[in-house]
Amino acid sequence: MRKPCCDKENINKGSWSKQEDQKLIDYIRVHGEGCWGSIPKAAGLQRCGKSCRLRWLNYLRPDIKRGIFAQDEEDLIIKLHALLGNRWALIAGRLPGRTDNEVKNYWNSHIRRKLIKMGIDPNNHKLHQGFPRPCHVFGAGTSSCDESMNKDHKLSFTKEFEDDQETTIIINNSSSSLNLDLTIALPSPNRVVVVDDKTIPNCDESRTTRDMDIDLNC
DNA sequence: AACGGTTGCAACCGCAGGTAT
DNA sequence: TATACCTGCGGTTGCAACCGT
Repeated sequence: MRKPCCDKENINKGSWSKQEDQKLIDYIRVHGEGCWGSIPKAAGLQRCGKSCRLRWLNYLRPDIKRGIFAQDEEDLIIKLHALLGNRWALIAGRLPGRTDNEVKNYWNSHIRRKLIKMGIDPNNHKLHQGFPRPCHVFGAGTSSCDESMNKDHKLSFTKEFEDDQETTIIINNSSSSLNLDLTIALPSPNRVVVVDDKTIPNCDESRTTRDMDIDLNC
């Protein structure tokens, strides 16, 4: 049988020191990523492999884009969250240089609050009863659009049904270099959506062709 | 200046699916 | 085939910095 990934009695926890960071960077620079279980020992770190992986992926990786989120990144997170739910890794995969942890934190600390303030339930992206209609990810927003929204930003979906299980949604965004190719699996086989007056099976019935046009030009 | 509440972010925890033994 | 480990993911926590009183 295999050995445990790390000796839990001799591992450090909590914040990483600069020396630890440097050791991890130096090691990965020479040997590359992977084999996280053996990295701590090989790199001379008293850390769990899991901790090393997390530190590298979320903080030390050279291609990480740090700093505030751009408006189009924020808009895209909202749209993808509406489609995918709390699939942070998938969402982060559409945002070059952003990590799932970063996206998740940003959602919980900024976007979630913002949507609630606008009267939108962040869990299902639907408008709460009694609120004026806001500029909404899936709505043709009208009256109470958030002033911080980028008014020139416009996205649209093309929906292609490949088989009963999977749907490819291509998000077209002419103003951004973000990687927006997206494939998602639909959870329920019994859902229906109306597109251009045609009924399509296996889709969320609450969304229509109009819904698929993401238009923030409000 | 001191204090308590809030916010933002890094890191940990536990679980699930895949893989090696 | 069963078991243990590895990896990745999402939820949660801990803590420092910030803010208002």
